[in-house]
Amino acid sequence: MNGIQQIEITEKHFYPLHTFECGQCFRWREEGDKSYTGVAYGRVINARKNGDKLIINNAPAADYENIWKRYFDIERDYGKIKTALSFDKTLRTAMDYGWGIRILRQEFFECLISFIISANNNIPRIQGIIERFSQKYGEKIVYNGKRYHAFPDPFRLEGIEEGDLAFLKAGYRAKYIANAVKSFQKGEIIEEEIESMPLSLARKTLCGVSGVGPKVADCVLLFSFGRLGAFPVDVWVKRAMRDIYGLEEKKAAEGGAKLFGDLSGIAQQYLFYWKREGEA
DNA sequence: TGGCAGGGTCATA
DNA sequence: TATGACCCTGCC
Repeated sequence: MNGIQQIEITEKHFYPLHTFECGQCFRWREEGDKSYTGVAYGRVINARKNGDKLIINNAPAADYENIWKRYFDIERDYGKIKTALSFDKTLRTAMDYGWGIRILRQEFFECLISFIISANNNIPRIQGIIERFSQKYGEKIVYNGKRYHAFPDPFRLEGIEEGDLAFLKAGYRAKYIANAVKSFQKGEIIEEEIESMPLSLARKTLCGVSGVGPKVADCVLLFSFGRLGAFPVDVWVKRAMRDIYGLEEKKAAEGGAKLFGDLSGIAQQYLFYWKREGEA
């Protein structure tokens, strides 16, 4: 834990602020020097940008190969994606604004629980609930003299009931969390199965979990499974689709798929970030 | 200080 | 298919 192990890669289409604050993840914090420290896959790393170089601190080469390359979606060509999406004028503006967004490949369980918590909630509170959950049940990790906690492993949450989660102050979502944990433990939702399903079936399967509706399901499919065809429709995207494309609420999901096809998820993320940051 | 909105979902009708 | 209710907190 000396912080010396460091990976440097050249990647133009990445900027920590955009990637970590576009709303896809909840466990990255800015350090005051534009670098971000975050917890994922039971590890703590720091990511920063220096010119075209992405520098990942506390990452042995093996971790980079096994975890971070996939986590940061390094092998996907974002330049190509942007070109493919640049037929849309508004999206061009949104992409210029959030040029450094990458869609992270987050752990399935963490992603599912996090977005269950996100329902009808605000970001500071979502982050607080996730931190309390991790502090209580996740493994402790020390990095640069500071204490962090991994997101809990579902199989180490044996016998968790709704009543045990009152300390989270998650409100009515506590029962959804407890239920989702049980679904994992019982093998009712299996990552590898969802991975191999067509998008619509994967969506339907996830919606079978209590507390998971179409929006949360699409967030999980996009931010954990990397399904770029998933198009999470939340209040911001509804506003964007209404204001930019004149679509009524009910038509937002269909409209997104029609406009952006297999890339609608990533288009959504540029639009969401741009719209939510108030530039629209 | 009060009142409302907040990255939806579920239960009813 | 369309309305409310819903835990709790941040923010104005």
